[in-house]
Amino acid sequence: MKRSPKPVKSETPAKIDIRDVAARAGVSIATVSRAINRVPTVDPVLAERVWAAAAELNYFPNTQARALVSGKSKLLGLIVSEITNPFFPELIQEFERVAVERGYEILIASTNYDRKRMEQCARRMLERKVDGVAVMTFGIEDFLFERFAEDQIPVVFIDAAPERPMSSVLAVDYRVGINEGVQHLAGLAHRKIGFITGPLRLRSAAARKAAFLSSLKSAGIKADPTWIVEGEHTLESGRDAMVKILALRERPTAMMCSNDMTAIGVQHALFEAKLRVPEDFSLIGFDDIHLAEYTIPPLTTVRMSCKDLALKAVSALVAHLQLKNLPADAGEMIPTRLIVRQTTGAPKAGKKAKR
Amino acid sequence: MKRSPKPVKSETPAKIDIRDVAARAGVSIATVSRAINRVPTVDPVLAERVWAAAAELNYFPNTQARALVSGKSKLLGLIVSEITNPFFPELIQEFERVAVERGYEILIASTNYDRKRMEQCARRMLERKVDGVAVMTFGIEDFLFERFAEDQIPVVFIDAAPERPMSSVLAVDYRVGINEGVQHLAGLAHRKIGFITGPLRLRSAAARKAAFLSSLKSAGIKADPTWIVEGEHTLESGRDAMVKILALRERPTAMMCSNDMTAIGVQHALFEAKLRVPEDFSLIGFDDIHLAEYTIPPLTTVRMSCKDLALKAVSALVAHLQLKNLPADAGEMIPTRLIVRQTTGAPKAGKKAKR
DNA sequence: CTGAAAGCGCTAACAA
DNA sequence: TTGTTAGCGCTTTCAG
Repeated sequence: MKRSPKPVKSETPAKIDIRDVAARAGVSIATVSRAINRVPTVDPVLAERVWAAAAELNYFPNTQARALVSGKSKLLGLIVSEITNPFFPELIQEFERVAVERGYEILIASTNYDRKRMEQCARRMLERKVDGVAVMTFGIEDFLFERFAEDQIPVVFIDAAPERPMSSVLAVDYRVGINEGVQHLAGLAHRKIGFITGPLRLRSAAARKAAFLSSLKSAGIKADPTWIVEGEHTLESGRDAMVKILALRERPTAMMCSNDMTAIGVQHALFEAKLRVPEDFSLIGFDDIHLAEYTIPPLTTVRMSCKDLALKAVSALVAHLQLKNLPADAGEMIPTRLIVRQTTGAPKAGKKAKR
Repeated sequence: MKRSPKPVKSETPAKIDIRDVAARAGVSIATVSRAINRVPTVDPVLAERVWAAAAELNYFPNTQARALVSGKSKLLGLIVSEITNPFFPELIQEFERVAVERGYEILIASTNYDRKRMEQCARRMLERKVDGVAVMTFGIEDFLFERFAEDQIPVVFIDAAPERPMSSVLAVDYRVGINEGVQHLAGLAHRKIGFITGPLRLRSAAARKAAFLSSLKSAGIKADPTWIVEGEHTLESGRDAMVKILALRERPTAMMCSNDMTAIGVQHALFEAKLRVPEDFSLIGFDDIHLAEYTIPPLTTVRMSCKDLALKAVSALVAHLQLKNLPADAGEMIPTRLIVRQTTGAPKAGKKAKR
């Protein structure tokens, strides 16, 4: 039986490992491992000694080694579409909090709505052997995640997910909040309401648009297609879309937007066009990012709780990890609701007085 | 329906590993390893075979195993103070881009200005065995990073760093941009200029304040301490600070802020107080986040390039990693400069006409 | 230039 | 309960 040769003098900080702890505590490495991992069958006295030794040596386990043998990396992937959209940092913050709380580290990647990058993200997650992934891009390219299914890695999606084991969906109830928005506008006597969508290949963007259309219908307002324009969920696209709409012969009196960034872009366009909000024009966003309270004037918007989203995402993942088999989907829907602030008001009198 | 009755058989791709590739290519695992890692001494023919086999099997190396044996995790840590401050996502995005480009994955943690969390962050980084860390919190608690020095893990700080091997500093030249701001205001005939600082225990916040004070002096303007209030680099603190200032008997005619979020908070307070910008009040931010162009009115601010910051941070880290020893600090300073938009104008006439 | 073999630090059978 | 031992998948001497 061999012994590893005595390491060089005490010069080097000499990477403390499990053996050092074992030696100091006078037990075997197996016992150290068990004590560290809080296996209940360890003699409390020994456990105590191990803990003390570990503390004195300032020891902590090598994650890589642990991951290699156990097969669990204790890493959760989080894929977002665009980290510079403030909605996502809020989501990330919460996700991180919950994940760390449950003993996971998180690996973030952003796709920037780019197909190539999405592929790369999936790959990076696979390479790092994440234990689970939350795909918070609001829906694209599911097929990229086939490999995850093969590897039995749980994935949580938003809005809709491929039928596959180990994957679940967080369903957002866009209807309610968006309908409240339309009703609010209608109550203010708006009849000409436009909508700036997100990228329509994203399921969530399509869903928001659909919710808008159906709300309009149930309010008895007819949709004017020229007032519905596709944006990209960015400041720029919001501004550009609004500029286009302002150039129309007949303008709407109010707009709803697929997210808050778009709405802020719209506010900017309105500002440039010297139109006052809400006197000349009403505006409703979506997401209720923290900033929405601080725009000028403060933005009326539909709130979707990113805390909820983050919490449910992590929970779903961890659930899958623990009870290996099947919870199919993640319970009730994520609610949305209107938050009225100051970008909505009655439309300008300048026309036939509606009732 | 319970679990699928059919237990998967030979169908399963059964975790492809280096051995499978070796077998398929008809070489030893050592050769596979070398080929994959592009060791130049491999027979091109064999290398080709290995590559082909790897591709066919859709193989990629297990990062954990690789990390375990090689000692390099190919992970770079990134510690930021507050991910919900839009400055940081912009920084992160760039950091991620550059890091991935150079073959590193990134581990993000945010401290929320909290001492405890900072400690936890450092620990998480250590546990995950990052190859290097960028501490972009603009300066606190250096001592937490002693362990990194012991473990020979390079660390890059902003503004100032402890004298230690394997660590470097990214120095920001706050002076220039802030001075331009003060000059700009002075040129507009403002004499009563206030400043909302960041948390002063942060070096960068202190540095910005100092830069403001010295700029004021060189403009021949005397600083009024009641117009200088400490904030926390957040929307709320900006608003609150401004509310306090507006309650003063004698008000300033212009404010500079330690960051853009603060300035946006100030805009909000001004809006609530029915003061117009820039007619009644001038305002300058700091950072030039993307959003600054979209506030109403668009924010005049001092730009600090986060792309620069990110690029230099990664570069410094990678440099340390490659040439094991000592480049001490990271070259020239990060510049700052004034971006004039629409929140600055001449103060209300109610005064002696300057010049 | 290639292959056999020795671990990296840890967990998990299996013994004791 | 605790210790012994066999790997986890890979890189890296060290012979051939």
